[in-house]
Amino acid sequence: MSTAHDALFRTLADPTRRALFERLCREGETTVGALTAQAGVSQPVVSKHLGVLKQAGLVRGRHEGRQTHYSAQLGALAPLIDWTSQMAGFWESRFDDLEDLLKRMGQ
Amino acid sequence: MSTAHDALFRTLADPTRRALFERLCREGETTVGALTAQAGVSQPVVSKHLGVLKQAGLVRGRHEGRQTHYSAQLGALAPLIDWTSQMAGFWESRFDDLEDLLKRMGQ
DNA sequence: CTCTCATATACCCCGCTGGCTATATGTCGA
DNA sequence: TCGACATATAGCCAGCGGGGTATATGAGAG
Repeated sequence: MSTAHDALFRTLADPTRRALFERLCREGETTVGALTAQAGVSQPVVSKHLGVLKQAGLVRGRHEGRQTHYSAQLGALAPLIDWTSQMAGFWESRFDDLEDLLKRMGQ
Repeated sequence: MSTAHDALFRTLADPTRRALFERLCREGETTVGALTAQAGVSQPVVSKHLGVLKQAGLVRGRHEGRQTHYSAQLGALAPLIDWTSQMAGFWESRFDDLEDLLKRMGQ
């Protein structure tokens, strides 16, 4: 059911991982080494996080020689946007119901 | 400082908790008992999750007699929306940079 | 005042996951 | 072919957090 949302939220819940994704959004394609340099955690940890981001579809890896360039896949955020606007939608419709109710009460 | 985003993502990362929030968005004010009935977990667990949601500002509790009515606070999703559009914005601007580059190369 | 019901809190358990180090894999330069 | 470098994988450990049960708190009913 909420599998897609689940993966997204769970993946983005970790600060380190989200920071990596943010950097990739801001700076575009970046190597693991460059990411590691400012991540505040060890290189293997960065690789692991990138793996998780990749599995969630949030990130894409391109091999070039002995280094890997990662880039953000913004489209993967779509389910998150959908979910948010869906929640807002429920809210709105309930508000409309309330308006209807008040209207009917007032007449 | 992604503190606000952090709390939101972390809070919404758990499926059970997110389901509770979704129900509150769909159905409006609901009692703990009603929520527990369909949550698939015990009442204390529901209370705990509601506590977390409350701390994140996603939910509000209103005492009425011996029961508590919870309702979603949709405004709390704002940072999430901001974050998402910010990421999209970075993406866009990088795309613009690329366009600029291509333009300069082409002239 | 007491009993019951609705919710919250306390406490424990256990699995998941993020961090680490060590090492494997793979690529470039000499 | 060999060594250095870039990244990935393996294996381990500790802490966090979600689940449970037991119980406290508090409000209505009788």
